[in-house]
Amino acid sequence: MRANDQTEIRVLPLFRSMTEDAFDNLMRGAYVQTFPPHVDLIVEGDPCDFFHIVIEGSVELFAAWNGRETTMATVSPIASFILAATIKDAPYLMSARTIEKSRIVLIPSSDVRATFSTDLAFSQAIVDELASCYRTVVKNSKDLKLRSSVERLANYLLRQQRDQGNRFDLRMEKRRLASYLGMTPENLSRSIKVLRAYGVEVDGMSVTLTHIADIEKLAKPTPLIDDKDS
Amino acid sequence: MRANDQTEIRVLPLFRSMTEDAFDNLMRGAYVQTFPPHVDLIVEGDPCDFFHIVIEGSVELFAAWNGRETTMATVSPIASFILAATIKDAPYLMSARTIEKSRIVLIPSSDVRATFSTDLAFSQAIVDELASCYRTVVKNSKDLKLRSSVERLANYLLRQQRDQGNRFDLRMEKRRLASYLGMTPENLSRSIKVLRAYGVEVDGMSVTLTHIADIEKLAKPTPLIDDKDS
DNA sequence: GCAATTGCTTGATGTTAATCAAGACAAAGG
DNA sequence: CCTTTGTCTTGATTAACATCAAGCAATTGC
Repeated sequence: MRANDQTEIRVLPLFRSMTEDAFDNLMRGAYVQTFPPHVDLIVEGDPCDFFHIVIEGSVELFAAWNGRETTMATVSPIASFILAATIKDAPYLMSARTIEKSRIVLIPSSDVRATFSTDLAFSQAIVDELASCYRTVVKNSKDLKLRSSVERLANYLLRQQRDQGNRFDLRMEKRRLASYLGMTPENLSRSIKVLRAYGVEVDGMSVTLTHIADIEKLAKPTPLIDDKDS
Repeated sequence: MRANDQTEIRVLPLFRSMTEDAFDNLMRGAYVQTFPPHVDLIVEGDPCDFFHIVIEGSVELFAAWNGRETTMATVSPIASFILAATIKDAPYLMSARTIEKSRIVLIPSSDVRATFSTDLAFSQAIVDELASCYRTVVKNSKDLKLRSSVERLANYLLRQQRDQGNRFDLRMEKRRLASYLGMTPENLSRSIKVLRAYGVEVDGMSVTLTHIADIEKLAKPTPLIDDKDS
């Protein structure tokens, strides 16, 4: 693992408050690997051997059952995934695959657990991270259960607009977005068409929102579902 | 707060590994209250003032948006709720109301945060609890996104069967169960009727599963969605 | 005892979303 | 270059689910 990679992930809230010693020690067993696009990193049900951090590229978390598959989240640099499985030493609940060429840090799960059982600062950082993850998934559930597919799309676009401005790129393929939003690709296409009347212009991956007020009237965004933290 | 109540909640994994001193200290600011049925305990969006523990009765966690409402979970003794909001000092994401007459322990959130910032054992217990909560919600999302409403009901019944035996009581009203499972009461009625062909007999709140193998063939339960821990 | 209420069920109907099928388009590879 | 492949879109159809309306116990309150 290059020193460069270490300084990159050092800034993560998870690691920021650790002592230099504890961090170095944790990094001793870690290594970095670059994966091509569309490579399976982990499979749901497998025992959790490594804690993962994406430092380049992007990773899709997905789940499957009975021949069906759904996208649960996409992870972009710099962020970690499957912390909960690592902590509990439990099987992965989700599978992960690279979307594009990705650089991933792998830390043996047992090292993470060992560190967290002695280091108060690290343990507190983990609490904070897990609490955030939990709240994100709860918001996601509310989105799914309380909103129609067009409403979910409208709110998704508004969230992107808030983070990236009135003109932005969908950061994933439409089929993946559809799955993430809990609908079929065909339905996403039609939902986009519905939103044209609300000033949504989509050209390939590029989206422009021309009448924010209109789409907000439809989407009715709320911090309790759509804000990152709160 | 009665000494009796303290010994009751002391057995919670959250508190079990704390020192006597730390626990007593945390309990100093806590108090117990008994609420009648159908009383609102917390409202989503409100600042998180208290960490809650149910020691008698039961509590419904629900969320609302745009005039719609959905049941997110029910909490039965002895268990806590809204730990994540407490830790993050963030607004509640869910509302809570008593289902029946309930005895609830209220611990000031600031006390919980103060304790967790100095006590390694407590902080680790919180990590474990949050990781479990997170995995529960992820399983819930998978259930919602990957299964039809009949499949969700079938798996719900199998989970109850696993915990309570072949003959068991629905522990909540059907309207609440319907909402929890992400469907309307009418649809739950019809789903139950569909499952009659698979050996599901429902009489009021009492359920009997006469052909487990049949319903399992339909429900296809998996530990990665349906097990409590794993 | 008898309204009045509440929760559940059923049927009819409407809406939403999934599926099936086909074609347009673009990127990738020989 | 042309085929191949995959994605996206569109239309037609079907399936799943929600809504509306009515009726039926069972309970509650007077």
